[in-house]
Amino acid sequence: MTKAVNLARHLTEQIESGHYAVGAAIPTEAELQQRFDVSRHTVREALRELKSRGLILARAGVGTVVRARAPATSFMQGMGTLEEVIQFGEATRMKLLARETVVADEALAGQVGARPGQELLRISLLRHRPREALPAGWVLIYLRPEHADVVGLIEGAREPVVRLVERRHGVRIAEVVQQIVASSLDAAQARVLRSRAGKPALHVTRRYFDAQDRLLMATVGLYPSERFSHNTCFRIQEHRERPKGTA
Amino acid sequence: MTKAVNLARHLTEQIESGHYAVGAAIPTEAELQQRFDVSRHTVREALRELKSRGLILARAGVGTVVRARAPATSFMQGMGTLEEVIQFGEATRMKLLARETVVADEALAGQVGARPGQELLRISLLRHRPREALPAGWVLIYLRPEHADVVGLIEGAREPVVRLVERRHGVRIAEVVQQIVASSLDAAQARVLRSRAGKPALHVTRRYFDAQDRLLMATVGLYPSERFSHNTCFRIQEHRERPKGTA
DNA sequence: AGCGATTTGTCCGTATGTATT
DNA sequence: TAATACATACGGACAAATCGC
Repeated sequence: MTKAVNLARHLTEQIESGHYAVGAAIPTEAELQQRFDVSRHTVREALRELKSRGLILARAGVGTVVRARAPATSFMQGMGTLEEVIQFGEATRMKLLARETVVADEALAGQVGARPGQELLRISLLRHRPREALPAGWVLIYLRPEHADVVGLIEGAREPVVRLVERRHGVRIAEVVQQIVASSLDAAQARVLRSRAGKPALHVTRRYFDAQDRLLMATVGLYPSERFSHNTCFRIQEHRERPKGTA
Repeated sequence: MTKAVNLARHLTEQIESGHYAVGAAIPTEAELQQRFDVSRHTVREALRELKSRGLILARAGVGTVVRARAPATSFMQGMGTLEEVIQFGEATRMKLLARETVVADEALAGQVGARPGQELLRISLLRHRPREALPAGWVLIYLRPEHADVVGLIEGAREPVVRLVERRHGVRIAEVVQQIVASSLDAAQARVLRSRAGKPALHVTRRYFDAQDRLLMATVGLYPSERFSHNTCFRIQEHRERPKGTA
């Protein structure tokens, strides 16, 4: 058992037992270093493990807080890759309608999880399925300005925009939060989608975060009812026993 | 862009492009260190990223070989237990409207995944949130006749119906397939839900299967738009190395 | 079997940058 | 501005695993 693994296990137990409550701060790196008599490198190695499991959230200048108690029982697992579950079929062509820089006001910030005043690049595009005349949906994508260069890749791409951002900028999505509500198309939306005002539609909002819980991207999609259904398959994960520890 | 991220991206591209073939070795840490003029720490940081994606496999004394060219099938993991993700909110009261035995015709069989001619028990109920007058949604539940005795437990229960079936009959759900479409309420539905015809609503169909892929239960829910939103949180699972095999 | 060379794994110390208060 | 705390990066040292002689 390495020191880092040992420390990670210890902290995990403390979090699971509630000794460090959700929302509370855990000791600073310097303090853990002293308390367990290890190097800072080892502390960070342990914390990295907890971050990757989503148990803690570290912020420079603030500290490290507990984000979730370890899920104890049964997990669900999406059955496929991120694409399969989240996208509707891979083969949809993208048609770029507009791109513009926007500054998030209160409403937008709340909707996509940004800070008010944050500058974002908004891309408006239509999704088309092969051999279908009408667009399957209309999507607004909000990107960070430093990721603006993926826009040129979108129309020819055969993969989701989020993958383009990941690959091109070396970031990695750790978490996706999704909200689906029913709405009906207003006149402007119906015109873009070549549908009729009042038609029911799925309103899908997704926010993509990295391991440090920073917002990397957000999408707002509008899908008229007859052209789209949102399918998910969950599979209960077998509870897997960890090998007995050598205390 | 950090040096480690940069190096990781470079190596990823080389692997994806086939410059380093699957099974072939990539340069040693010492060589990468020299070639990119970075510290070994940085090299290992980059390699760790590739390991966590399952792209490479490092072994002491041997070297590091490419394991997969593909973007490792990143799985998603629901963040909570089955209840937390699938249910909306915690405490919703159930109010039983009707129960009847139906024989699945073609349409129903297709919708809920049963065989045509199969006999099913249909329960109709309204979901109410505490301290709200209007029902949050209307749900039809299709049960196998041999599970009929859970009906009496529903109204007082503090857990989902699927859990009641599991506990009372010793079965276990292994898979849930869910479909969400947007629709608008017709007159009859609006009357039941005390809403107005034409209002948009989420139409949620779920089918529950056991490990042998047998249909255990199906639900069809109708949720008026302002009363319900469907929220999901996915977390990407890190690639985890299996312990050395017991060949 | 033994030994040394190679390569990754673990661990330590230190310095500097960046975000937040 | 100053202090705090995490992020990134550099360096060195030794251990453990593997391979070839």
